[in-house]
Amino acid sequence: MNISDVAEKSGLPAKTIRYYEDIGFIKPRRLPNGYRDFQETELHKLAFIGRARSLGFTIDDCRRLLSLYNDQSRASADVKRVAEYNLREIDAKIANLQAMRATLSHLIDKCAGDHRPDCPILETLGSEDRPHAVS
Amino acid sequence: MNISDVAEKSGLPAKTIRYYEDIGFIKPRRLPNGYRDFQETELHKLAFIGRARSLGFTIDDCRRLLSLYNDQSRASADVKRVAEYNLREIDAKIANLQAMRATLSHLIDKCAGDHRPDCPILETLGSEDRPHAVS
DNA sequence: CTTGACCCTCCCGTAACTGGAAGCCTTATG
DNA sequence: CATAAGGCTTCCAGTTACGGGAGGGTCAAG
Repeated sequence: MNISDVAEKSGLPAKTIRYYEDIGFIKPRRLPNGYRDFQETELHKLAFIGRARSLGFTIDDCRRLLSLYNDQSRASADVKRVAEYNLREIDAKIANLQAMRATLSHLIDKCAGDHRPDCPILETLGSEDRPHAVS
Repeated sequence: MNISDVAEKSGLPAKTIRYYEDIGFIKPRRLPNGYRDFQETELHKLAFIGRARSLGFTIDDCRRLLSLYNDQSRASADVKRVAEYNLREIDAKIANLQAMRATLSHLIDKCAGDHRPDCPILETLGSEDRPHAVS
């Protein structure tokens, strides 16, 4: 399989696939002309990584998940731990964004949004005390 | 004012202040010994940027906001537009994270999390169809 | 005079790619 | 057979918004 076939089947851009080779996720064979020659297992791995990335796992998470995936003796608890850690990270990000959102929408509500120059948004940003502390 | 004073008063690390000079936000005077010598207006600007950053505005947003802040003729609607754009961005990020969260917590619920090797999380990641498309 | 706390610049590294340049290789068409 | 289009290769640079650290000058106190 050429790289463009794998790109299409895995849903990852060719550039990304080459990058994943660079960082050691896959080691495709080479044809005499230098082209990469992918096998099914590599396609499978790439699709796996793509799905995990779309769920917010980092590249390092993927590395861990892949090694767990390949380890027949691992317990499901190991995988669950990684996933739960990821869930907590996601929750923290959501909470942070919601705090930002609250402050910002409050400011927007107070702003007339007309042709006049006075604007509570800039006044708040310019004032001495921070609007809301966002950790 | 030395950089450490400004760092303390603005809440920004000295490194960040130097960086903000690099990208042209401020141009502090220099003392004969080469030290930066900050004035009140620069401290004010830095604090402004710090507050805007903590609300999720990008550096480019800050550039726009600062020029609006300094523009006596601008209408509050101009500022509101930038803020509203930012709010929509935040909403999109939240929606995205919540979609991830839903899929992931669903997978975690289905996982026994014990010593057995079979794990629905990995099975889903390894299967042909993506768990949930996350744009 | 020495010590320790500041300050300076410069360069590298981050995460996870993306874009582009320069140059082979392959395939299709005239 | 020549050529043009497109695919493949490598490598380099840029993205965001800084943070770490090296190497070296400066300042204030004891």
